[in-house]
Amino acid sequence: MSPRPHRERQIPNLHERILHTAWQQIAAEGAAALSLRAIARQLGITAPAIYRYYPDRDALVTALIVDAFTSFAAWQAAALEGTTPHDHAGRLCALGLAYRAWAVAHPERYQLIFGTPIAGYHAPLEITMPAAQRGLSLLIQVLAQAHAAGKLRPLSPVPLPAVFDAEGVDPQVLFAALTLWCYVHGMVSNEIGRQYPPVLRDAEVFYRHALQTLTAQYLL
Amino acid sequence: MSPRPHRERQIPNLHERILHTAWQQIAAEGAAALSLRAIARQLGITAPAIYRYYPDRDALVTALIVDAFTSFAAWQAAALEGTTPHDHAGRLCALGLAYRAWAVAHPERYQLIFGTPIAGYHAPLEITMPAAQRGLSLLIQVLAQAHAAGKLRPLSPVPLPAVFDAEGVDPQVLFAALTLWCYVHGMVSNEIGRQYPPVLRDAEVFYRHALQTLTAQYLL
DNA sequence: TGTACATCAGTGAACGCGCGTTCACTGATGTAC
DNA sequence: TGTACATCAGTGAACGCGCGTTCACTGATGTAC
Repeated sequence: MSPRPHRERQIPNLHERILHTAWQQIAAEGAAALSLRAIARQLGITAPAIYRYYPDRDALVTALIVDAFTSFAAWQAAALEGTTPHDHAGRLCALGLAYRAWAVAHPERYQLIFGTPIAGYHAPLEITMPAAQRGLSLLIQVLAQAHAAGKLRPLSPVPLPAVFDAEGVDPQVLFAALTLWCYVHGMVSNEIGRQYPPVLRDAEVFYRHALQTLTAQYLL
Repeated sequence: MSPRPHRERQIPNLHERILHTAWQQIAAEGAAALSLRAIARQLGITAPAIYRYYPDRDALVTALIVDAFTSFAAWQAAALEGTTPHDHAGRLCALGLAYRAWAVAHPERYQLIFGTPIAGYHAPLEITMPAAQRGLSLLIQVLAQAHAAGKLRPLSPVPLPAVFDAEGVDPQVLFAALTLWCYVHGMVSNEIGRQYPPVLRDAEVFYRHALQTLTAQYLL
């Protein structure tokens, strides 16, 4: 008998290696093309082996989403570490730059959590929502501090309509946070998705300038 | 012999009905799930019949993209029709409102042309690019008119770096156009993709207020 | 130190499915005489 | 008006493929005596 390559004891770190390979595949082929068999193929194992670690495909996708949100929140938190509490403009800028830096470093992760949702997959909200909140909450926190210090510029000539279920947070702060987030999200998703027109030569320089302009508009 | 339902002469408007059904499917299942067989099933024909009209699946997707861009550009152009040439703020607002209105009316079209690209499909740029330019060019046009009339507010305290291959268009105008577009795109894609946090009660009112604020910031 | 045994991670075959695409065909329609 | 015929839109069977998932299995490892 020829020695059969019947590998039958634990492959080290397989749990993490499945996630890692999944990210590679999403980066290469897009989130919708994610396939257990393709992951197994690339790892040199058989597809059913994955079922030891994830009960089905959706569970893997959920794990990927949580993974991405965790990574994102960590970058956001790390961005504030080099700043001083009262440098509101510096903190806002740091969050904005970290947002883009994370997206550029992990475009596939960015697409998965902030892009068009995967067809046929519906994330369990009790897992997704808190993770998603964490990123936005840091932005709200920084703006709330600025507002408390009287440094948040009133943005609009017309009064803000009551669009928020604000619990303890000033509506002006929420409005500033949401608009900033939309703005930054728009720029980053255009860059990542290569939607910018060719007239724009340098997306990073453009982003930095826009962020600087915005910070000056929002903060005194 | 029982009368066989061998329908063998032209089904009226099949060309358009294929597109229409494709949009329905994309709306229901997402762009990545688009399938010729599913379209045929829904239309009550066989899958090979589609090949009379589109040489393959990619050709259908391309037709859908062109269809969406055409519809989008038409809405943008129509938005300017009710305005007067020198009401720059009104024209800017009209474009912004039309942008969202189109996206809300046709979220699947919006996702297809402005969202995450379909995995494995690469649009022929010579078809996609001009169509995409048309939407942005109206915005640039309106801002250029405002700039010529001296109504475009200088946006930033720091000078604008040279990030554009500007051919005849003022860089300040391009900067204003791109930032506005990113901002609007960020808000609309968050709304369409249901990414807004639950604290935001009314996305439309929020959008209108943000747009109004923005217009006041950009124009004198 | 040596042996019997339980564990359980990964295997390999199989399932049913829907997909894009091909091909020879059929028969209703329109035209030419 | 009637007949022969060419056209060609849509059919139905078939292809090969990759997918998620199931199942009984195997054999290296770790443990108990």
